Amino acid sequence: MRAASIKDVANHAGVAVGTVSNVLNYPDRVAERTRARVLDSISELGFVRNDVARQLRAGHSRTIGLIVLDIGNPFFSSISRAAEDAAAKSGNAVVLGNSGHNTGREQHYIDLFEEQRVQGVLISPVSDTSARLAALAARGIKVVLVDSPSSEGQFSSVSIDDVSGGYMATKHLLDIGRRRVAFVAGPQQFHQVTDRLAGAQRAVLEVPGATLEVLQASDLTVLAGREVGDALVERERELLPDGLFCANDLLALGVMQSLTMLHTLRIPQDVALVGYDDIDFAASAVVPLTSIRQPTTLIGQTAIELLAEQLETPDAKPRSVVFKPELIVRASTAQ
Amino acid sequence: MRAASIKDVANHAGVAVGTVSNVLNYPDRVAERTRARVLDSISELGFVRNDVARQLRAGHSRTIGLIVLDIGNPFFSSISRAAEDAAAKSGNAVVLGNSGHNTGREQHYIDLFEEQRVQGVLISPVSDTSARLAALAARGIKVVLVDSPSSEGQFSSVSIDDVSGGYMATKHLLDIGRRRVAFVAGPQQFHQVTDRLAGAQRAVLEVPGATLEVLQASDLTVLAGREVGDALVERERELLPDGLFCANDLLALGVMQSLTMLHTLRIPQDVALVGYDDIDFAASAVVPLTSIRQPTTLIGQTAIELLAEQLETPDAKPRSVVFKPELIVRASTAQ
DNA sequence: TCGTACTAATGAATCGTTTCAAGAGTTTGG
DNA sequence: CCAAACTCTTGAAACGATTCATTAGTACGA
Repeated sequence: MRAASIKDVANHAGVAVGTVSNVLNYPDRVAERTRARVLDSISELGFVRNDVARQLRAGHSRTIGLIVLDIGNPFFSSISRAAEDAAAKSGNAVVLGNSGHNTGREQHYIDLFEEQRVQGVLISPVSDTSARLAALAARGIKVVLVDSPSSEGQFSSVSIDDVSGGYMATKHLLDIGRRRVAFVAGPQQFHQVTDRLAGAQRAVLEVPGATLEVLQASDLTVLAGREVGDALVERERELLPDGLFCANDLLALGVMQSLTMLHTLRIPQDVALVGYDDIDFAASAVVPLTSIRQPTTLIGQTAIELLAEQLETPDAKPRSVVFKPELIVRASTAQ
Repeated sequence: MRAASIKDVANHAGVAVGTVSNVLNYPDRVAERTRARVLDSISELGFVRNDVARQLRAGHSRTIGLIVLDIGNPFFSSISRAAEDAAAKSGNAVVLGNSGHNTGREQHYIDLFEEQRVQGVLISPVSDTSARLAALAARGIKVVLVDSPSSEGQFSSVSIDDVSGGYMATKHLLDIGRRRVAFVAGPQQFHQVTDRLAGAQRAVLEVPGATLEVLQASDLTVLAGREVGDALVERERELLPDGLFCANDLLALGVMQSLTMLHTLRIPQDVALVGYDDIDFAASAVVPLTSIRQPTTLIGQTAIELLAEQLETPDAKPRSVVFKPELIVRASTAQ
C-alpha cells in the first residue's frame, strides 16, 4: 500500500531507473517504444513523482515562503493571492505564514522556511528583523521585503510611499475645510503607522490654524477601531475632531460603526472620515469610505518578480520598488 | 557557501553522523560532554536541519494542504487562519491553495500536494471531486472535506447545515411579514447555493401566499451582487421583492451598494436583506446586515482535528461533523 | 571486415537525514 | 578476576529521485 517509486516503475517496465527518470525529464532521449512502455507502467502503477526526493537531490525546493502581518486583513489576503498566482506561473508554490504582528511567530516561520529550504522568503516584517533576515540571506535564501522599505538597501523590497499616502489623506481633509484633525494610530512600532502619521503632520503644518491630535488604538482591527469610536462619542461635542484619518480601513470601519450607532453624529457632516488601504469593503460601508488605495495585486506580483530576479542572477544588487498610493474619494468625506 | 550538513557538524565535532542526529532527536542518549561539543559545532557552523532530507527519510512531510474556493472571501480566510493555528500547535505547516472555483486549478493543487507528499489535504471542493480525491486517499494521503458534506461517508468532513441555514434566513424574512421573497443565487453548481435555496424553498412552502423568486448572480462576489442589484433597481416598484436572501454576504453587500446608491429604495423598509456567512464586514455595512453566522474558527480547528484523527488511527472510519448555523439579526431586517 | 560514430540504456553515486545492529568501554556483582 | 549488564558511539543502509560516465548495440563508410 506504499506509493509506487521510480524503482517499481523500472521493474514493471523492465528498464533501469535512469531510463524512467529520463522519460520524465528528457523524453526525447528515450526511444519511442521504451517511452511508451514506461508511460504505461507509470499509469498502471499510479506512480506520482516524489517531490521531496527531487528537492533533496536538486538542493532546493520549488516553494516560496510568505510571511504576512495579518491574513485577516484584506490588504494582505489580496497581496498573498496575487503572489500565489504569480508564483504558480513559474511553477512555484507559496507557503503562507501569518505572524499576527508577533515576533515569536514570525521567527517560527523564518526557522520553518529555512528548514524547508524554500527558494526565497517574502516578508512583511513585524519590526526591524534585519539581523534575522540577514542570517537567512547568508545561507543563500533570498529575501524580499513586502510593504516595508529595505533598511540600507540590504534586500530587495516592494513598498508604498506611506508618508505621501498620509499626506494625501490629511490634505484632503484640510481641503474640504476640516481643521481639527485626528489621526487614529495603531501601535507605534508599526512603521506603516508612523509613516502615515508623519505624512499627516506634514500636511497639517502647511495649513495655519489646523491641529492634529493622535488617538491611540490598541491594534489595527475593526474591534480596536470600535473602542476608539466609543471613546469619541463620549466626548463633548466641541472637543470632537471634525476630520478623522485612520491608519487603516479596518480601524476606520470600526470607528464608523461606533459613530453611527447612536445616530447623534453624522458622517461626513460632523466628522469626515478617511481610511487607508481601500479594501473591497470600504466601498460598501455604512457610509462609503474615502480611502487611500494601495495596488495590492501589483505589490504581490512585483514581490515575486523581485525574488525571481534574485534567483536568476544571484549576485544582482537588491532592487527596491516604491509605489505611490492613490486617494479614492467617497461619501465619508463628501462636502 | 553551501549550507552546513550534519556531516560537516560531525567532522567539526569529531564524532559520527549518527551521534549528531542523536543530539538533535534524542539528546539524552548522548553523554553530556559530547552533546555540548556537538551543540557548539552546530552553532559555530550555523547548521540548520534540512527538512527535505528528514521528510524523505520519514516518508511523509510535516505539511498539510488546504484548498479553498476563494481566499478573498473572509469566510475562507478565517477558516484558513484557524486551520493554520491549529496545525501549528502540532508542528505542522499549512500550504494554502486557492482554486477560485476553478476545476483546473483545483486539480493542479491536488497534484502538487500529492507530489509534495503532504500528510493530508483539507479541501473545499469545487464540485464533485470524489474520484480524484479517492485517488489521493488510495495513495495514503488523508482527505478532509471542508464546508462540504462527504458523499457516502467516504471521507471525514466538517460542514454546516446549509439547508437549515437557508431555512432560518428565509423564515426570518417571512416572520417580519415579507411575502415576495427572492433568493440571490450564485452559480448553481455550488452545493452551498443549492442547499441554501432548498432551505429557502422549504420555508416559503410553509407560509401560504408567500412566493420565492430566484435571481441568478454570475459569481459569489461583491461585484456580482452589484450586477443583480443594478438589475433590481430598474424594475417597476410593484415587481420588486420585499425580502432578499443572498447566497453569501459578499453578494448581499454588492446588492446593498446598488440598492442604496440612488436613495430611492430603503433597506429594510422597502427591501429587507439577509446575507450568509456573517463575515466581519457585515456588521459595518451601509445598513448593518442580518446574516447567518458560520463558526469559521471551529470549522478550521475541527478540520485539523479530523485529519489528526485519521493520521493517528489510519483505518479509523471517516467521521462527519455538521455544525448548525446561527441567525444574527441586524438593521437590514429591522421591523 | 573493421573502425567510427551515433543512439539508447544502464546502474552506481549522490543529496542529508534517521535508524539500528554492532562494537567499544565502563561498571557491577559474584 | 571474569562475566554480565550497562552506557555511548559508530557507521552502513535506507528513503526516492537525478546525474553522468560507461556500456551495449546499431549503422555507416572505407
